[in-house]
Amino acid sequence: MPTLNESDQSDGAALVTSRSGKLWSTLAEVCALLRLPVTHAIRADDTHFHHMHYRTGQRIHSAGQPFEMLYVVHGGFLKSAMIDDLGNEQILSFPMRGDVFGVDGMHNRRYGCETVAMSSCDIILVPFKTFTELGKRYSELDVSSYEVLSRHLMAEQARVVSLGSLSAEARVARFLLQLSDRFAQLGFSGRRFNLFMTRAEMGNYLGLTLETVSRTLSAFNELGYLSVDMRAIDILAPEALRTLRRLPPSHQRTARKTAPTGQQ
Amino acid sequence: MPTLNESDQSDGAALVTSRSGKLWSTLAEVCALLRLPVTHAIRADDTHFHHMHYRTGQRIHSAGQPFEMLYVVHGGFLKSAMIDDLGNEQILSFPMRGDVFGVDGMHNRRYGCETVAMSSCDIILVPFKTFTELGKRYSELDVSSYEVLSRHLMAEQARVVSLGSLSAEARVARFLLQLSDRFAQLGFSGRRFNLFMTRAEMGNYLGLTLETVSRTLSAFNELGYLSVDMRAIDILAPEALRTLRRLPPSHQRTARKTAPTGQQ
DNA sequence: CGTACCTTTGACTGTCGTCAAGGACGGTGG
DNA sequence: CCACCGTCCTTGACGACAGTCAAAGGTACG
Repeated sequence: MPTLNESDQSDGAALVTSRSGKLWSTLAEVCALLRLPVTHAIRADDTHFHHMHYRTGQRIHSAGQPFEMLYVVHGGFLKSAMIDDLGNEQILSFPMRGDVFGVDGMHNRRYGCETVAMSSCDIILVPFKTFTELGKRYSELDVSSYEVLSRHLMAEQARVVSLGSLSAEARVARFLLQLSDRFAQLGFSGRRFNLFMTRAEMGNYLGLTLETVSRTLSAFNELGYLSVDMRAIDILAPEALRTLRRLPPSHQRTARKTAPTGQQ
Repeated sequence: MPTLNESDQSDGAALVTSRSGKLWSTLAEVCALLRLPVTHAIRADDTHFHHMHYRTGQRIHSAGQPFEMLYVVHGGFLKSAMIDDLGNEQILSFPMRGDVFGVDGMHNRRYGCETVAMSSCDIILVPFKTFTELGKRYSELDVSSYEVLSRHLMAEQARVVSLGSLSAEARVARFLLQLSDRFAQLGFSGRRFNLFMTRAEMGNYLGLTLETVSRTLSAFNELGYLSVDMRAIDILAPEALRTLRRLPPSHQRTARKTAPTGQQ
């Protein structure tokens, strides 16, 4: 598999979905991937987890389908989306290496959303049963697995804040910075990277239209905050992006007594 | 404590924070409150949980504070909010009877948001340590506690969908219906109830301004969908509210191949 | 080489935020 | 009891940000 499709990271994301592709991962490997502490006991554990390989466009699970697995991304890029009753898609997250997805199925034993591969993907399967059993066997793991869920929750909260109170420009800026951080964490360049989603998908994720996203990117380009050529992004002024003024500052008003606004 | 403040539910919410107020709850009681299955073993458990009483305006926990407890609402109404670096408040949820809050602290052992009582509140304290230990002792509980988290997650996802793709009118309508359902679940009237938050707080929660909320409510009143007099709501046409047209239908466009839109 | 999709850009429109004024309610103190 | 105040709610007029509609060029792929 010499070439990846367009969602290939220029730097070397290719190694993530390397040619041979592992078939099994140990518990310790999975923990490391999830940035969880790996104790001796865990390192000694002989549980193995199966890998699955998906290609662009393939669906890993759909909404409503019985919940049996958690999924850990070993490589590749995906999108999780809810499809409402009218068939409208709302993208919830773009899982990538080190992320877990399928979590929302725990509640009523059915997945609440669907997840689709946006590039070649290497996914580790974690049967929910195994997951809970391991939590019981290794107490340190138990707490950790709550953390994984909690992490998800924090991410959603951040989304809510973003959607609820930021201008279109600020949302796009933040999104790019998040991607940048994420890529940097994974060992890629946080400065230069390729978007693996379309403008429409970005807009959908951010609660904007594709036109607004496109215009905003053009504006950033114009201002010299970044350079953009189709999917290729080069972040030039991260600070400028980070400090982009928030929403036309209405929402401040609810915060009165509790938090004296230090700023103008 | 004969009278509750304005957030009192006309029907009889008073009993929720009854005069004496319990001091301790058993594990079985807490599980029941959380709508988790109660097994024999759990019923036999002798762990007891302490209650705390808060009055309007008191803060239960703040952001950044070390995480030690989970909180279960036994009675009363609260709000959880994130305060960003500029002192802007973003309301994340309005916890009420049967809800858990403080969950977002698991991740990095610090609460990510603050929670304030909006009425007299009766809160059950669940030390996180106890929580995880119980999960280990009763395997059925372990799964259940994941469910509690997962439930949270679903709620956040629904919020995201709402904020990302619904018009102001639809957001307000949905919000009212959610409240209605919630009250009905708790044994109050789902039709007639009192809002326990200001317009500003509603707006903040929904990503709108207080003026927009006010105007929207007036419009619904005008249309006969409901009657509103300050905090007092009477839902007259739930169906009309439920089927309010979604956002100026752009976002549909991302959904093409995957989900052929069956509607017009 | 043609088709399908993605992206950009422009012109226009509408929803919702902004600013402002006025009224209702509830608590407090004279 | 009434005046006074702060907070909350409503309504109007206005404007802007972002959505809508449309057209055209670019890129990928068969």
